[in-house]
Parts: sequence; structure tokens; C-alpha cells
Amino acid sequence: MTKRQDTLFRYLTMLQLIPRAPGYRATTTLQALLEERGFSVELRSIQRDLEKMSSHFPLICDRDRRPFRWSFDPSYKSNLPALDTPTALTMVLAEEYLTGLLPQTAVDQLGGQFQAARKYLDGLERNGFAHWTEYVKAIPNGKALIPAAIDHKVWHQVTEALLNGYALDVQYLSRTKNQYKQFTLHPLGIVVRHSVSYLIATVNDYTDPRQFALHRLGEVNESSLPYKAQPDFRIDAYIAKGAFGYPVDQSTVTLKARIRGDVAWLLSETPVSEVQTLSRPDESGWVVLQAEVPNDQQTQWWLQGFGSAVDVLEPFTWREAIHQQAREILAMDNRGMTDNKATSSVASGS
Amino acid sequence: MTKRQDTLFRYLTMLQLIPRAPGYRATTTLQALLEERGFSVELRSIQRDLEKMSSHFPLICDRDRRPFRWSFDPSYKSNLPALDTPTALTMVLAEEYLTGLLPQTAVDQLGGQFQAARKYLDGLERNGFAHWTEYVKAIPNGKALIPAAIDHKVWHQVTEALLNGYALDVQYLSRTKNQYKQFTLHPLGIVVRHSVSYLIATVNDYTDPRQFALHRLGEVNESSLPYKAQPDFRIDAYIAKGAFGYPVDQSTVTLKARIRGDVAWLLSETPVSEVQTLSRPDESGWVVLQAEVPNDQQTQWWLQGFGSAVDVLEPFTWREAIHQQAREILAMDNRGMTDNKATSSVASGS
DNA sequence: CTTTAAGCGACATATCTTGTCGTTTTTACT
DNA sequence: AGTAAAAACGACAAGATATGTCGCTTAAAG
Repeated sequence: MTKRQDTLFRYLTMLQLIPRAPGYRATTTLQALLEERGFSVELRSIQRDLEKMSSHFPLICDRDRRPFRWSFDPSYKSNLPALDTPTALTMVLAEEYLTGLLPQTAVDQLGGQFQAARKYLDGLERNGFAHWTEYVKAIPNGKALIPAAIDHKVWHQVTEALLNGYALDVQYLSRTKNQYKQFTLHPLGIVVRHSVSYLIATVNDYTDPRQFALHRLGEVNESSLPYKAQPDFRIDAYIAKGAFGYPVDQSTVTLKARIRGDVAWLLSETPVSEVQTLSRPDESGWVVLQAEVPNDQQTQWWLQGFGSAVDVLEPFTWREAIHQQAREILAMDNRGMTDNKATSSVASGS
Repeated sequence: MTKRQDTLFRYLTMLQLIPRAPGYRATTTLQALLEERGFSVELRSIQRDLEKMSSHFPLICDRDRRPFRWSFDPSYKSNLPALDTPTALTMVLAEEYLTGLLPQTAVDQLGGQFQAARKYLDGLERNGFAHWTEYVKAIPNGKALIPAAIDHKVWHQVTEALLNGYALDVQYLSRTKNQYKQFTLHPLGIVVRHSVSYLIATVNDYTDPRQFALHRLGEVNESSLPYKAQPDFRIDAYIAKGAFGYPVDQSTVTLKARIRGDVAWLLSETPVSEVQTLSRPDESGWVVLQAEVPNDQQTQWWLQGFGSAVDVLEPFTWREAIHQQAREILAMDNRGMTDNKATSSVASGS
């Protein structure tokens, strides 16, 4: 009956059934699971197999309980060991976050992992309990926008070209005219901003980097032209210059603000900075926040999102900027109520 | 010399060297790569191995070119096949996003995968080119806050308890008094909001769900008390009720707003809604946006973040809310400059 | 104290693995 | 086109391995 050449695959299957410690699988459990998968073997064989493999893999055996319990060393980095509940749950949460942040195409590439995690959780399903999707949730930060769809091939080609250093012949859908134009691009970098992905590249014979939204790329093919590198290009510097609307300043400023109690609560749980102090609440619950924060647009927008729940005291320029916005909003109010159309030119002058 | 166990390892190694289609590995290439890894075998053996494995794995063989080219079926969901460039890049981006969104403990659990991806990209390194970290970047959405640290064991225990349905004896660090209190929790759900994770559970003999920030949990142990389920609990409904400061309304409203050209550009790339129209820009570049959006706080905050670049026309209540905020900010201005303390009560009345 | 389920050692044998060699097919080069 | 080199393929023999089986030991459960 042992006609199988299956031993190798049984080994593989076994390894994938054993979780990392503190999870474990008893020898008898393993036998049952293997049986399920079409390997019918004596318990003796399994015992032998485990012994044998433990000299090649970081397997741990708990011999204190009688059906011996086997696990992987928890620090063993490999994708062989079976999923455990925490990991599976983490993956599900990760997927929930990533969908909408990364191009769907890219998320799909990790799909196998996520699928395995979901399958694992489905297997845990306990009766009389709602499906696990009913009690596990990630609330994303900020408003969820609808990410632009990127063609599978485009993502593939672009990443390959970038990392292997070759030029691409592309069709790019120009924003202004609604038609495709043909370029040869020399990839310099890739930036994913919110849910839009951009290829940074030089065009044809030019040397200045430009951005190309991946979802605007049509045909993409490896070019026969040689790749022209720009060894001095650094993506950090490029972004810092404000190429993506967020001039990033490496320097920090000291932020000082009065914040409402509920906001203070948030910030005590997730500080905005390593260096952050919150005063005791005053009689009406407001707190003074003091923190070292990056001197960038991003931070200012974040503050602005709190509206009147935050009163920025310093830096003064930030305070002024926020108040300026408020004045502009109110200015729009006056006219907005009477005649929207007519105000366009005035409002845009802000 | 020909130890049996080597065979298992060779098989494993081979599988991990074969990428998904359209990537491929030629038999001879495989031989060289195996040699590198310490397996010196005849080419014949490799040919045999591949044949054998292809009856157990979805391996594809391109027999048109002479050194046969082997790949995995691209739809094969598993973490066995070798990484390819797009996948590796995606993982690196994913890690960049997830760090700061999920508890570090949780991200560490996926660490092995990410590590493998980085190692893969390191291996591609082309000379005369900056390290890949220099040209691959994710710009996170919104301000990055510093996530609270969660103990490894806590995450493990909580997720296990939730999914396997048992009660937990915990020590919870009360926010008000700075001391631990002992509870028995009956897990109902888990919510990750920005970078803070909460366990939703009923306490002792009560039946109302409450939230427990995971980073405030000290000792966590499986309880000897029986688990008390709340079969009617639904996390979506719980969140929708506003438990996390974001009352979510399933209904939608028609948003109508005048937006500045640059904002319109953003929204054309990543629409805020499936149903969205943008007018042609007027003479000063402003555009009228019309979209079906969820009637929730999140959306309003998002709009507010744009400041004066967006002039909400409808719904009128939203417009009013935004203007009210603006007025409050300006009100704080007048007093803020003279005496911060004194204004607390006024401002907090908002 | 008894019973039962696992672990363990030993062994014989069917089965696999692997290097080798000769033949065939394909690719590459002149 | 002709030839040489490379790779695939089939076959085979020897040595290595895997597996069922049996009897004994050990630990937990009742």
C-alpha cells in the first residue's frame, strides 16, 4: 500500500500544518490532518518524520504531555509554518487597510496570503457566533477615496523596469487633450501617494524628472533604447522639494496649541511626536499641547482638520494661516449665499 | 553523501526558486542556483524532480525553448513560489503603510514576509544605482501619529480569545486613576482605529459592550469562567452608532461644492464617490463638484481639511457647520492673543 | 490499581533516489 | 546548410530510505 513517492510531499504538508509556538500540533492530530489530505500513514511514521525533520528545522517538541506537541520555534522566519490566529487576523486587517491605499492590482498580488488568512479564520468558525467579519474591523485614517484602477501589466512592467533598470516605451493619456501620446521613459522612482501611484521618469532625451500617473499609462513595453540613468536623483529630495504638493521640511518646529479634551485624549493615546507634553486640563477641559513636529504642510493640514477643537498658538505663521483660511471661508459665505456663480473670480483670488 | 533529507530541502529550495508565470527558471539556471546553495546534483535529477513536483504543484513548463522554462501557475495562491519584482515591491510599500497603522506587534508577525521582500530587492541591486530604498516611496495619507505599543502576548491572547470564544481575565490600566484593575472580559470584537486597537467586550456580568485599548492591558490570561456570548452584537452597528467618534450613517447625501482647480485635479484622479461629476473650470479655475457621499462625520472632516480651497454649497447644514467652525476659530483669535486661559470656557462651548 | 493511549526500538522488504551512459532533439555558430 | 554543443530523455543498477509491524515501555486517566 505504500506505493507512494509521497514522502517528500507529506513532509512538506506536515511542516505547513505545524504552527509557531505557542501554538502546537499533537502527533495524533497531525495524523488526522494528514489523513484528511490523503496521506494515510502509521502514527509511527509521523513520529519518525518529526524526529528526523527536527534536525533540519527549528522544531520544538513538548514531551511533557503525552500526545507530544510539536511547534516551530517562534522566531523562525519562514513562510512554511502554519498560520496562527493572531497572524491571520493581522493579515485580514492589513488587507482592509491596504485596499484603497495601494493600487488594487498590487493588493491582488499579495492576495494569496490574504486568502489563506481568511480561509484559516473561516476554519475556526464557532457555531452560534456571527462570521468573524462581523466582529473584526479596521477604521481607516481619513476619508476613503476611490483608487484609480491600474492595469495589471502596467504595474508589472513599471516595477520591473524600475528595479532592473531599463527604459520603457509607453502610451500616456495626456490630461489636457484626451489622447494617448508615445514616449520613451527612463524610470527613476515610484511614489504611491494616497491611492495614486506615480512613476517618476525622464522623458526621451530630456533630463528633468517628470511624474506619470500609472493609471494613465496604456501600452507599456520594454524599450530597445538604452536606459539613461540619473545617478544623482534621490526620491526623498524630489518629494521634499514639493513635487507632490507636500513640501517636506526636514526641520522641526515647536507646536504649541490649546486643544479640546477629546482631542487631547486622542493625542495621549497616539502622540504626534516623540517629544510631546500635555498640560493638565483646565477647568473647562482644555489642554495645552506642546510638541516637536515636522515643519511641513501635512502637519498643518492635520491641525486644520480639527477645526475649532484646536487653537494653534505657535508657530505664529501657522496660526495666521489657519485664521486666514477661516476668514476666506467666511468671505465665501457672504457671497455664496446670494449668488454662487458670480463669486467665482473673487473667491479664487484667495 | 546522498542523504535523504537533502532531497526534501532541495525540493523546498527549488520550489522557492521558481517564480510565478510570466517569470521562469530554466533547468540549467536552477542547477546553478542550487549549486550556489550547496546542492550539487546532476541536471538529470533536476529534470526528474520537476516532473515529479508538477504532479503535486501547479507547475508550468515551457518546452518551446530548449533549456526548459519552469514557472508556477500565476493563479497559484501560496507563499511557496519565488517572489517576483512587482510582488516584492508591493510588499515593501505595504510594510511602509502598515507600520504606524497596525500595532507594531502585529506588523512584526508579518515580518518574515517583508524581510524576504527586502532581501529579494537587495539581490536585484544594480551597480551604479542608488539603493532601491532611494527610489521607492509611499506617502501616507494624513498625519502619521505614533502608535501605542502593544505587548506581544496581549495581542496574541486577545485575538485567540476573540476568535476561539473564551473569556479573559485581564488587568486594565484605568485612564482616570493610574492603576490596574482586574476584570473578566468576554470579547465581542476588535477594532483598529488609526493606530490604536480596541477590544470590544462585556465586563464581568454586565451585558453592555465596552472598549478596551489594547495597550492599556497588562496581564491577560484565559479565564476559567465560561464565555458569555452576545449573539446579537454586530461590530458594524456598534461603530455606526458612533462608538469611535465617527457616527456612520448608511445614508448618503448629495454634496455640492465649488472647489479650487488643484483639488479638482485630485478628485478627478481619485474620486470621492462612484457618482461624481466635475464641471468645467470657470475662468478662474474653480470647478463645481457634485457627488453622492456618505452622510458621516468622516466626510465632513475631510472637507474641512481643504480649508478655503473648498466651498461647500450643499448640504446646507454642512456648510453651516464649517462656517461655524471658522467663526469659532476667529473668535479664539481675538482672545487667544491676549489671554489664553480666560477663553477656555467660551471656546469649549462650541 | 488497572486500563489505555502514545512513544520507542528493531527489522525485513518494497520503494525510491541518483549517478551514469547512450540516444535523440534542439539550438547556435560558422 | 552543416556541424558542434547543449539539453532532454530513457534505462538501469546499487545503495539508501521509507514504511508496516510487533513487542515492550511509559505516562496519563479512571
